[in-house]
Amino acid sequence: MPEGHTIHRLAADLGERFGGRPVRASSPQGRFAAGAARVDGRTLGGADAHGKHLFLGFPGFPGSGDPAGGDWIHIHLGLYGGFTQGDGPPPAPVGQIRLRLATEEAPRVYADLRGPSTCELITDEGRRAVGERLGPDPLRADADPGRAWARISRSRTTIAALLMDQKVVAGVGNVYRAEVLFRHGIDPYRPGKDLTRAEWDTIWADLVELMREGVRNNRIDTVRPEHTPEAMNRPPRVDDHGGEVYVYRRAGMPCHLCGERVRTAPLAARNLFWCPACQKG
DNA sequence: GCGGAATGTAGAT
DNA sequence: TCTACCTTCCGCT
Repeated sequence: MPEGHTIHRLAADLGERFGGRPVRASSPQGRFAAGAARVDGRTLGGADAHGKHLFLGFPGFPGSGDPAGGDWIHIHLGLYGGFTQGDGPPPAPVGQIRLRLATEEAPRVYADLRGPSTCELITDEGRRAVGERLGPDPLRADADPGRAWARISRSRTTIAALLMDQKVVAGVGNVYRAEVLFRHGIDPYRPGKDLTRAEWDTIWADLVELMREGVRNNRIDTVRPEHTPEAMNRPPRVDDHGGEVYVYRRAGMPCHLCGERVRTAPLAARNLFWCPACQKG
C-alpha cells in the first residue's frame, strides 16, 4: 500500500478524526505498550507526514514544564504495514495490532495499526531529526526541488535509483518512479548528472500533480486521459492495486503506447519496470 | 494449505 | 549485495 500519498492521506484522515480530541491509545499486541501508555488519554494535536513517515503529535501537558513539551508517535509502514479504521466502538482485537487509537466520546472512531516497520515514541527533537534526514517531499508545501537537483545533478547513480533514495526525494516509491520516468520518456538507467534542469523540473512538477491526485483518490493513477482504458478501448487493469498505470508490474505485456513488451529488471533492491522503446531519452 | 511476491528500509557483510 | 523484518493476498496444488 504505502508510497508517500498513502501516508499523507492517513495523516489527513487521522488528523480529521482524532485531532483535538482525547485519545485512548493501547497496544493489544504488546510491542508498543510503553509508548501507548505514555500518550493514552492525551489530546492528539495533529498528524503530519514527510515522505513515507507519519507523525502523530501529542502536545505536552499545560504547565508540565517540558521545554518542548511534546511527544510524537513516529510510524513507518514499511512494505506491508497498514491502518484499519472504523466508526463506533473498537471491535475485539484480531491478529497483531501494534497500536490501537480510539475515542471514548461521540463520535466514536478507532484506528488499528498492523505490521509497521517502525512505531516508536520520539521527542520534538527526534521529529526534527527524522525530517532532516529526508529529501524534499512533493506533497509538502515547504519542499524545495532544488535540494534534490543539487544531488541528482552531481550523481553518477541512475535516475531510477535516485528517485527511490529518500534522502534525495521523499515519498516516491516503486510505482511512482516507474511511472514518472515512463511519462517523460526517460531511460531509467541514465545517470542523474546527465539530466537537464528542465527535465528535473518537469519530473518534479509531474510528481506533485500525480501524488496529489494519489492522496485525493487514495490510489495511484498515472495514465493520461487520452490513454485510459475507455479512451483506448482496452480492458481495464484488474489487480489489487486499483489504479491505471503504464508499466508498473506489467512485465512482458505490450506497452499501451507502442506495443513493445514492457521490461523488468532489479534495480536498487526493487523490480524496475520500463518500456525500452518509449524510454530512450 | 503453501510458496512467493509486494507500493520499504535498516543493518550486517 | 544480502538478510531480516513479519502482513496480506494471489496463484497454484
